[in-house]
Amino acid sequence: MSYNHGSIDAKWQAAWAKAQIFRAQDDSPKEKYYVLVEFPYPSGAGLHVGHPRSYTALDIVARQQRMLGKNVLFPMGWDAFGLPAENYAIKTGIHPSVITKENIDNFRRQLKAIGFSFDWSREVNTTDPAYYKWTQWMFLRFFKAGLAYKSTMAINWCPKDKIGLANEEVVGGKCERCGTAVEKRDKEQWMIAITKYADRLIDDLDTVDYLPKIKKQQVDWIGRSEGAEIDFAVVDSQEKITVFTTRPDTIFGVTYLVIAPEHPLVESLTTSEQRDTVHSYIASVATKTDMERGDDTKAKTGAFTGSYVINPANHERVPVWIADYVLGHYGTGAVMAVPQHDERDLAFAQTFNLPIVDRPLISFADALAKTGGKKTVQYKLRDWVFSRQRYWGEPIPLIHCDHCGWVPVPDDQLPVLLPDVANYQPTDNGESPLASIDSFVNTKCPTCGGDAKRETDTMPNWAGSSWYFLRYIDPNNNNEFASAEKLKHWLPIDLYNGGMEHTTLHLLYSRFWNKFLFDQGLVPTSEPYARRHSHGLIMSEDGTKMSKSVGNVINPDDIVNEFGADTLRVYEVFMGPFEEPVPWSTNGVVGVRRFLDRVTKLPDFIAPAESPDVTKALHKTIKKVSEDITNFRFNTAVAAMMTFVNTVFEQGSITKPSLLTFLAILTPFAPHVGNEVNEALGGTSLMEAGNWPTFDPALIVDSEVTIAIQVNGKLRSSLTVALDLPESSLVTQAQSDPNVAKFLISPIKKTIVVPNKIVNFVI
RNA sequence: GCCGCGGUGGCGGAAUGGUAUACGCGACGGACUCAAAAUCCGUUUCCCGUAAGGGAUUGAGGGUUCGAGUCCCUCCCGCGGCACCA
Repeated sequence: MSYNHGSIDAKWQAAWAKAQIFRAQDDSPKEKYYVLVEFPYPSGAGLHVGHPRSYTALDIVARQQRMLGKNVLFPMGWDAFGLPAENYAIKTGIHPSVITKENIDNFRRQLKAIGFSFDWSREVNTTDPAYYKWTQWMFLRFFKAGLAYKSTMAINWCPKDKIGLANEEVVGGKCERCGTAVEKRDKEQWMIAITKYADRLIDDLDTVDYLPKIKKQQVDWIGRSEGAEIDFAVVDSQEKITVFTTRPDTIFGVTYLVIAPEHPLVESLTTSEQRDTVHSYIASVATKTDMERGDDTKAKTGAFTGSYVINPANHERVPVWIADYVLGHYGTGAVMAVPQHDERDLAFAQTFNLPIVDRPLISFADALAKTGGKKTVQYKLRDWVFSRQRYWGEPIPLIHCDHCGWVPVPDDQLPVLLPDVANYQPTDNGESPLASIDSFVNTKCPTCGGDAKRETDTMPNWAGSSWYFLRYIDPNNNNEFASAEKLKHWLPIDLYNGGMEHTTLHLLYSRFWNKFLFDQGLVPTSEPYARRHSHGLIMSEDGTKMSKSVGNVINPDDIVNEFGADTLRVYEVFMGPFEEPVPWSTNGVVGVRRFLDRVTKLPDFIAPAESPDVTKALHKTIKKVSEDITNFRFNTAVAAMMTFVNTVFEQGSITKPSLLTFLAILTPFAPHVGNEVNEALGGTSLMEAGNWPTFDPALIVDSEVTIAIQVNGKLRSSLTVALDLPESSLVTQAQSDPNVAKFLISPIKKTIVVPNKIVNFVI
């Protein structure tokens, strides 16, 4: 048979849709298996070849699990709020929902063309009011639990465009659109207290199966460190400065104190002589990012406040400086400097000629006792800034009343719909475009009925993606975000895959969100994901990042049209180790297509009997592919299948049952080809209805093994001998091998034998 | 800069501390063909050698071990993240 992908792809995709075989059953007696991929942001550029890497891998898992008899939930949806659609609207005036719908339709078409076994009946869309109603409802649970609060935070502000900018829109400290230097501007923002969950977010990692590097990165991001807060009294003042230190044992080596330029006491500590110096220093820091401030390769900067404090341990008088290497949002925004024990303090002391003293350490407890300090725990993790001054996001469902304060919109009035606006440009004063719609803003207080105003900030797109996996479980429920019974049936997610780049934000936010819902009694498990894997990025052929602006983006449509969906699928997982970034190679695609062409020729080799080598190879391949799928080593699984096909070509024959067995393990990778070859062999049912094959351990045992013979660890010869040959006869044979004997020039001190592997003579 | 991950043939990569370079690409040779493409068969880490064989080799340097791509230390380079891109 020949492989005409153009007709084959469409034919089997239609057959799957008709049979509805990928629908998850809520009431099946089969064991459940919930496999999840991160849902995409439907960008205008369409699907990128990076998307199908993860989708193919988990599609293989989902298809294998179905063949193993599981009731599989493998859903897909759209994380569709976000900046690009809004910026497009600002430019063109076209409503973001219009372009979003077009993009989603395009993404859906592209995904269907690759033959993924998603349950399309459960599609969710974060911008659908029936969906964001529940995002808003959940936000109100945070609010009512006291975890949502207002705080002043700095935003990026372009003074020319008069709008707030996302970090991504700030390039080298300048506004991406107009090039004007970006300023920091304080703004009242809604925050969510994720730090209250910091300990559990670390400790509960012990209960889940994540790749070790994912756990490590989350732990480091949360950055728990135990230390102490110690008060230093300010000389000639009622004020005191509280420092956080992980090294209270070094207290005798303190020669100065440093506070962050944002520290609330800066003004009161600055003496009149130092005022100009301090002010100009603070102005110079204002445009720097935390990254620039933390750069240890640059010279330290700072300014003396003119004030002194008393070291509570030895009552020495030490000066107070401000310096940007101390960050206002970490710890207490103040540190005690010990140049003797800290490299950054040392560098600062050397720069400003501050004393460096050599004093003995004392014990942690002893220090605390001497200073009246208290033990505390600090986290690098910061609370979640939940406000955006943007249009294309979920409205925050709160109302401000002068009498009652912030009042939640009653549940029965949700969702607070995004109103249409005439202009998507944020307002001059930094408010969201919603602030200019009087009919939206002006409302009545739900509590007292008086005049009140709606919150006009919207939520970050992390909101909708923090709980989408719950909605897939019961996507059309109008009364609850999902029924408790169904949640209990499907949770936790058995396997979740996404990009490494989502490890510290989305993955952490969604774990936190789920834990909160768990505490509220709304979901049955404290952790949403039982197992988490990550994939690496696909780079362009030259190893650089694919980007629309460079024009080196590969569109999966082109690969599907030219080589077929299965070629794309198999190449996506064959190209390299799943977790690592890999460059795209169109030559590599050709090789996969050749492999699939060879598969379609296998029926020509069908014979009543096959060589034992083919039988052995088949069982080894079943074992290898089964293990490799479990271990996310899809590249070597494909290599094993290639090796098997090569074996059949070499041996020239295969029985029909063996070929059908091979097709069963191939089908999750190449479902169109698997079904087509099966049909050519007279099969009348879908391959997806079959079972995952098992291997016979007796059939994969080799009767002979090749043993490496080494002298002093250097390979000198090799021997092919019977399996489990007794050590003594093996050593005798090895010693008499001429290529070995000539190197045994001095007496053998030691002989190391690794059974069925190696003999090493040490002389 | 800080945190995390990685570095193996001409290229993508494979390898429970035990024969480095599986599988694929490319290249070269052969078969088929009037010819080409496609396909099939073979060779292919590098150096010396007709061969047998020998030597070198997993970013650089050092260490542990009978034995190191794999473990440890120092350094170099690349990738991801750094909280308002998703």
